Amino acid sequence: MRKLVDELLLIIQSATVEAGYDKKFASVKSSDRPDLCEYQCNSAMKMAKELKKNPLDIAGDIANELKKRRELINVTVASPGFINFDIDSEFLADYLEKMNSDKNLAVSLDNRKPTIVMDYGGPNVAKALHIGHLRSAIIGEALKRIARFMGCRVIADVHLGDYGLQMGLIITELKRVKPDLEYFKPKLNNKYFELAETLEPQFTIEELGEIYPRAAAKSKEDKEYYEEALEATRLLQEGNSAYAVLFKHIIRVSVADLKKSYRRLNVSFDLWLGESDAKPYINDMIERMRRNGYAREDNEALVIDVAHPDDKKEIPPCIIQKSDGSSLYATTDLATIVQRKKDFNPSKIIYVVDKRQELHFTQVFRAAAKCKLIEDSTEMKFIGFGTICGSDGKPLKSRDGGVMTLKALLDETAATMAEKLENSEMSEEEKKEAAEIIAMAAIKYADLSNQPSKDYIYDSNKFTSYEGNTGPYILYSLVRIRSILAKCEGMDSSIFILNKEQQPKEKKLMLSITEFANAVETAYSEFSPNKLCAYIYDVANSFSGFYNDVKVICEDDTLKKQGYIALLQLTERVLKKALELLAVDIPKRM
RNA sequence: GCAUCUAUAGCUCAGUGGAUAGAGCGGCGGUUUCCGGAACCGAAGGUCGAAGGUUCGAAUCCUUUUAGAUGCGCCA
Repeated sequence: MRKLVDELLLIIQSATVEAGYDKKFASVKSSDRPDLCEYQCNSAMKMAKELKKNPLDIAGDIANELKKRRELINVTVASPGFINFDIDSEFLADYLEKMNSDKNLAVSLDNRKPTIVMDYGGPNVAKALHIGHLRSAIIGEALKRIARFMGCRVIADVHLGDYGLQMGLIITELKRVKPDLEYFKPKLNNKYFELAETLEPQFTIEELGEIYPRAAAKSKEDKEYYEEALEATRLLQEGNSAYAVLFKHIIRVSVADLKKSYRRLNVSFDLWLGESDAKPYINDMIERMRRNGYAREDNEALVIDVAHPDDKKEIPPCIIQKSDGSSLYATTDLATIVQRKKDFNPSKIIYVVDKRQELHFTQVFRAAAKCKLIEDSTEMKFIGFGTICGSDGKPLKSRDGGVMTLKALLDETAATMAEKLENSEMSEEEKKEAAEIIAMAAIKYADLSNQPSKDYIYDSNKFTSYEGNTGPYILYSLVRIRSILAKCEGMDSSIFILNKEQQPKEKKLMLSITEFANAVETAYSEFSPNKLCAYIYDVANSFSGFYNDVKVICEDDTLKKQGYIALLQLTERVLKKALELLAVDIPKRM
């Protein structure tokens, strides 16, 4: 079914033609001046320029035609050429009834049904998730759900950071701390290797968590240590069997822990592949790059030139092989593209990554296109997100000044939320559960309501507030709607009525609801969950206004009451769907 | 040095060529015999970093400039 604005556009178009003008100019949008009208048409000004005619005359001509239409009321013309109008109540009620019976709530799906690989999450193995991983997870998950709702086939890949020097560092440090582990015995036989799947790893996630930061620090100061890590990295990449077992165990321990953390955020992946899974594709890929003359030697390293003559900024060549022959970040990213092409043949690959990596991805995308790893029609999309900052405007740190782990952040916010829960009817257990759900909503909503590319300031007090444009406020509105509906049990209704003595707030809520499709489609096409948040807030606000002016339960007129119930049921459905797209859970009570 | 991004109300942010630049918070004033007042309503508060330009019309496009953040071939 069509969106309401599209229905209106058809009307404007036919009126434009009736008035003797070209319909290509026709346009309509919800009003920028709600005090004057509900919808506006700005096309007369555009036409005036081309036709060299007074815009007021054109607007008048079109307005005269619009006045004949039963769907529109209060059609007026305003200087310098705006056409303003309201929408007829009966028409609006009919539209809502249609929307209510549409399973997609008037959203028109992307009929190309693209296959999309989404790369988000990006955690490193053996390292606790920290604040930097929050946005990738939240934004990526929202974009995935929105794309799926729009009819896309989306494959979400967590793309673990499990390759390169970091692995060598972990191995080196583990060997220093626990030299007696089986992995480091000189003659590890194949039998042990076969047992890798069945044997328990000989270390815990907590141990791993301590190891990496220490190793990273040591390697910077101690040249010998650094060399050792390089050697371990090389051995691992060459397929040393003992290290291969160790590697498997590191992955197993890490992934189990990561899944737990992501589950708390309602974030899930279809694939738990990592950089290392692209390894089998590397040699062949590089060989082809050499053979076809795409890559060249430079200071003993292998590079691909990706600069364009008309580049404003200098794009350095993409290095795909170090002078010592080992591969690096760009190599695995390119090989991963080969892998994804083979496995899914996607029409789009989307990366949700820290915006500071933009140059790297520009290089990778260009190299992929140049070396024909993908077809020209495959869209490579980089969605760079900004940094989460503390109140000082600098990247958020933990209280002691170290890296803020994700768990610490979630725990702190959940604790803040628990303190604010006032509902005394709830048991302690129920309170705790609700606080967790609301806290996650608070964090996600705050993050998603900002533009992805911008930095934002993390203010736990503000985010967990029930007032203003916050997750808790949205949830509160929804829980209240449900509370009313629960009290009207057995009175389900799908009759939308908007009679003459309608309340202005009632119509406002109806108009807000009709914008759902627009909000979802915009969030999808612009990769902007923040547009969906803005919409949710608008609906919640409209509901609060309605709630204040219109008493549903004590309404005596049965017909009226049914109209209210239908409206609230649809409001509930719209809000629930929108929150589901953002991966925000709803508490039973709060 | 070169490049990219950001700059909008006291604070946090919307607003990618249209009317009087909008919200929330904070501060000020109001609204409760009634569905959860954790709400609603109202007024105050801005030379859209600065200066030019394009346009009937600019926070939005172009040029210059100031400040901050970020990035710039063998880390991931």
